[in-house]
Amino acid sequence: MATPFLHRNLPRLLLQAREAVMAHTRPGLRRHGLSDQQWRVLRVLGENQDQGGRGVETGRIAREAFILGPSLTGVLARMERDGLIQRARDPGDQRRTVVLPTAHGLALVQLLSDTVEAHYQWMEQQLGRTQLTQLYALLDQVVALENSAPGPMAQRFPRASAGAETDILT
Amino acid sequence: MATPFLHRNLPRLLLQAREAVMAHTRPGLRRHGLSDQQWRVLRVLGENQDQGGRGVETGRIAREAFILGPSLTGVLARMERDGLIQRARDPGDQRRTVVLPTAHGLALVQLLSDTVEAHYQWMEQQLGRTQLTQLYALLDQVVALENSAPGPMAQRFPRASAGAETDILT
DNA sequence: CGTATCTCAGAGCGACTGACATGC
DNA sequence: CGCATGTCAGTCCCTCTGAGATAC
Repeated sequence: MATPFLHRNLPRLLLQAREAVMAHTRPGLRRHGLSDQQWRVLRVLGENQDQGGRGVETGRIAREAFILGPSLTGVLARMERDGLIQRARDPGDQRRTVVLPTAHGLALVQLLSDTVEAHYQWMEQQLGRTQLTQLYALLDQVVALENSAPGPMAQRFPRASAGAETDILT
Repeated sequence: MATPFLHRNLPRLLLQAREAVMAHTRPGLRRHGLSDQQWRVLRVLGENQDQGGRGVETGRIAREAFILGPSLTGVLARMERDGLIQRARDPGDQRRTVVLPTAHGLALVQLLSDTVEAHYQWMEQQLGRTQLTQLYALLDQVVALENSAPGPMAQRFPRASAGAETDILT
């Protein structure tokens, strides 16, 4: 008789944790009219800002923001409509589209990133750096594990259900 | 000079981990025509099956499946249409609606739960029970932490963005 | 030519808000 | 009556499949 070991519905737990964290961020996003996806896109743009102003290709955004190609097209269209970004053709490879944040978009990332960072500081204080590091490591392991896995293993990308999920990422 | 400590975009990491795990389960769900949300509902019904056949109130389903009330109404409607569940009034409190799985629905949970369980076995083997336990504990801490928090802290429920998110839970 | 990159078209789901019925 | 529970109405965002368009 081994110790009984209960599995805990990991996806739900992960969702719950994510939602708990996002509960802090989301109101700020909404106050500025951002959807979760738009925020993810902005973050990617912020992270790759040091590109000499050449912008980020949509393919890369799709990968890093976890958004499917056709969905991203719509997201970017709305963001352009709202004055958050601009699209342009990549001079080097005309098939590619590159995205640049507007001044407004950039200011928004910066502002919200600061809030988020403060939240992380608080979490770090509460949980302890060690635990946080552990959590990061474990999550990385899960990702790596599943991404090099046997079973079903669908395509890398297709993600959620059919409709409107609330979204998933920061 | 303290050790430099990089924060890792926890929501994205959680999303990524969740998606990695779900990458195994999702194809099975879709093969049976289930959305993520429908699967979550079925799981809740499966977990609360030992209720003497009295069914589960929608409020409870909403809470445990992480679905907002009005969204749940739609989800349940589609599930009833597809012969997965049935709805009835709670005899004890006529305001409440209780949900019962059909034979088909029940069979589906059982079938898919087995697959999921097998997947967990595999994960447990790969990661080790200790690490898995640690992960559970850490996630619980994050949830507890955020749920008893300062800052923004929106209502407990409103979760995602506006539209179709892919969904979030198992 | 074959392939890669992005976009369009369109169906469907679901998140969310606010109002409304009904029963406690 | 005030409150709780669920549903309806309706908007919007997004996911995803399949089919182009354009450039390499």
